[in-house]
Amino acid sequence: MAAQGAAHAHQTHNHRACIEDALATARELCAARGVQLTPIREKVLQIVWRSHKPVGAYDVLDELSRSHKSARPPTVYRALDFLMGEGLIHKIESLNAYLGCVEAGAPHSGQFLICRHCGATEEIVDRKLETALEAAAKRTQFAAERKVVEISGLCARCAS
Amino acid sequence: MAAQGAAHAHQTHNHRACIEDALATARELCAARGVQLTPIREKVLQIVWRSHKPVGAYDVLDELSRSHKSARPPTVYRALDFLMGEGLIHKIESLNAYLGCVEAGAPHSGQFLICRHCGATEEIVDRKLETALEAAAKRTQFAAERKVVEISGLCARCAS
DNA sequence: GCGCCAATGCTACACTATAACAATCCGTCC
DNA sequence: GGACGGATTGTTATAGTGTAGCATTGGCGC
Repeated sequence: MAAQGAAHAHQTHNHRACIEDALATARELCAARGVQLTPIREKVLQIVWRSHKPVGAYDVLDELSRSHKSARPPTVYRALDFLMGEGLIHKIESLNAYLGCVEAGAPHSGQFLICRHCGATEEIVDRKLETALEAAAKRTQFAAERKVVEISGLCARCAS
Repeated sequence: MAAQGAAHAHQTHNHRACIEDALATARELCAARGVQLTPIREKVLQIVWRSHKPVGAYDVLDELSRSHKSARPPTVYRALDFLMGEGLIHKIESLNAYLGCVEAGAPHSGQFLICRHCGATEEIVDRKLETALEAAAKRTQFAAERKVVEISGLCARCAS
């Protein structure tokens, strides 16, 4: 796995298994929902999962082109849109890039810690933060639908 | 003010005065800091403040072109970069658009409530939310630098 | 076979942002 | 006054991100 990219913060892991877990979960979810995880969609999901760094749509396209010569921008964006719709990936707005979702299945807006040095991005699920977001919106009678939380900085590894 | 755009959530206000306040504050801040709020920069700031909706860089360019025929994309992006650097405007990442900062002077990452219906975007300053963000980052020894919080949904006015 | 629908192919284009270098302006120092 | 230097703006070109719109394919039910 030469192109593996950064591991979860603070630990290395078997990234091949990590990808396989994500793909297996995706297959199950799509089957259960009666939606099609087509070869293109699965390949795109796999590419996004190649690392724990957000990956740009055109990087996905470059990689996808190797196996699907006819791939074009719409090919990729359709697949990304599908995967986002199914909650299998997230878009990192501040980077215009995409990241595999670690909580696939439970629709949610992610919260992310983005290291500006190594690029590794960790999705966190922080209940208190979620509560604070809801409370902040409620304070002005705002009906929250999507919550973008992206914290940039230095991960523990890169800070040292 | 035909092009005023949405007011602060839940209330109308004298938007002309609103703009003037922002410009006056900007002039004071820049003078105090010894940086130049040039005519172009001031005009761009004024354009961003024309409404309480985030405005795209090319919309700024269209408007700026009326008074500065030589304006080009770099003209606008330089001004926007300057204004962001001085904490006078924010970029709304999920919209690729820019919004006047209501807390100019105190450098901070903003927190925003973005109405998907009317576009009005309110900057909120929620201490508890700020605390929750810090705590979430700290939990994984992440050194937070920039925090993007953008909540999309329906404002109170549009929900009814 | 035929109609239908989802997915993909394909061309073109719109929108967002930056690189790179030239020209200008203004203040300072000699 | 003139040379230098830094900040700002002018200018052209291009990189990067995302979508519109319509054609084609392939499976499935009838």
